[in-house]
Amino acid sequence: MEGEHAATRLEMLAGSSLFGGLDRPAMTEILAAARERWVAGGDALFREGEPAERFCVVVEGRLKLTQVGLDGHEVILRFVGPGEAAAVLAIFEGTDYPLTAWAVGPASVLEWQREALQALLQRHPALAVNTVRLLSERLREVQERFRELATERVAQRIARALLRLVRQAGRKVKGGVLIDMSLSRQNLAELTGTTLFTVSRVLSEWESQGILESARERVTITNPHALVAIAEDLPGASGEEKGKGKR
Amino acid sequence: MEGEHAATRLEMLAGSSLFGGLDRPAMTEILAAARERWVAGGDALFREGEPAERFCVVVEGRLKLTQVGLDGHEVILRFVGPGEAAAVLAIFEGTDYPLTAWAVGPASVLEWQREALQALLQRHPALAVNTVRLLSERLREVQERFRELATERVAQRIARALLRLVRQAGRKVKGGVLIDMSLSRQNLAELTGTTLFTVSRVLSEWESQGILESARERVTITNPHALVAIAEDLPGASGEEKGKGKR
DNA sequence: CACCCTCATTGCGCCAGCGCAAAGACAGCC
DNA sequence: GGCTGTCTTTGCGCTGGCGCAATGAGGGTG
Repeated sequence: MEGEHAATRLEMLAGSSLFGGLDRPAMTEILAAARERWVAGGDALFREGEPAERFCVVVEGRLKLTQVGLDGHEVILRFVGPGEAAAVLAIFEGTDYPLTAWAVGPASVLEWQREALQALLQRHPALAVNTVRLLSERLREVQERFRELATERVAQRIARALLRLVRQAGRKVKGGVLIDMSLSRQNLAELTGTTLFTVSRVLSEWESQGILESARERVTITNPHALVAIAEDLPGASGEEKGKGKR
Repeated sequence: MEGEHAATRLEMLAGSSLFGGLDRPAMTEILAAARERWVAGGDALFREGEPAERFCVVVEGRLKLTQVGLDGHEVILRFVGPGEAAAVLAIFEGTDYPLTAWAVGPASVLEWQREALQALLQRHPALAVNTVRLLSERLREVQERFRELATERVAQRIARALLRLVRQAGRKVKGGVLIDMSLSRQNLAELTGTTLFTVSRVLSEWESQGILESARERVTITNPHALVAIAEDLPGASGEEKGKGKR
């Protein structure tokens, strides 16, 4: 990792919220402690239950963070894109990864060993503060999703999930916004705590209402406004919900 | 806040995971920046949506952290007891509290203003690292509960909630472990994403099986082992579940 | 081009758990 | 002690969405 590559990596890190506000020398030092690693699509970077030894930041590609219950049912906690971090808790000794990180496609990540990261955190308070910020945001998001799962009905949750994905991986195309990643019905189900059947039914319905277009592992939102209306439970949606609140 | 009181507070803070590993002078400095505040039971320390300006640690009593959906349905994210922190994200400017903190009974908390806390974090890297640890643990727990909510059925979730509460507020009494706090069916429902009716039915069932004893806002576990069996979906539970997995 | 494999759709039946209502049980208070 | 308000229990009916099975639709590969 040197020359142009290193420069590119620096750019990337500088842009990520985790390293924002750090000066050049600090960044160079931090970067020097990292190791770059490629993973093939479908491979796991690390698995739930393994001792957590490495912390990582995505350079290219996308990770899928999942947890699986004892009955084998999987849940997607989050997708992680370039510049974002995973496995922050690898900083601490004696912990296991609480989730599995899959490479969705071929992906490249920067990895830090626990000890190195601990040292960096002590030496660069700004890095520590950024880490706290990152975790706060993650926490906020999961709590939010927890509330949704507990209080909202399926369609609403799917709408929200789609809107989040648009924010994370939306790409303007003619006729709407494409969620630019491989996204199966099963994935959406695991994100929203439902089944692929239900997701399929809901998407079909929305497609017939012109809210989105879906193909194999691909979703394009053509009417984001309607989707927001569903997510927020406003009376705007065309396929009007009559039975209002749940519970 | 001085004299014996201050000494007591120091003890308390020293014991809390957030301030562990800090030396005496640092602790004194940190403590000096705090302000103690009493809240009456049922009052809110801060509310969801307000600008987050203060960070706090519970000294006495217990807080209930809740979120409410647009339809008014409340969810309990967590109970916070002595030595534990709430509203870590108050460290950052421009954020709002993502949840409301209610005092369950009369409670006393130490509060830090944002600026003071930021300065402390910069000056005491160990404090920053502790904060990261705290957040990591919280994140892990919420993610875990998210998975439960998405994949497990009600009885299982209630069992887990009770076991967690035992860990947080369990007190050995003759005949079992009492969850030493005011805990209504409604509370349990809001913790597990169900309704008070369903909770009531489940508890009644368990009571008839001798797994626990329940009174008004009070639960005593008499057979923790059976509860664990239910939580882990082992075949041990007396009131055997026949329809196994969900989904 | 034909085959295969994975993903998606749709109909149908069913049940866990919600929602409401009505009644009962405590605890606190005057 | 009687009253009131909150918390709890339980019956009953209903339905959202699960679960399965069968079929269809692409995309990739040799």
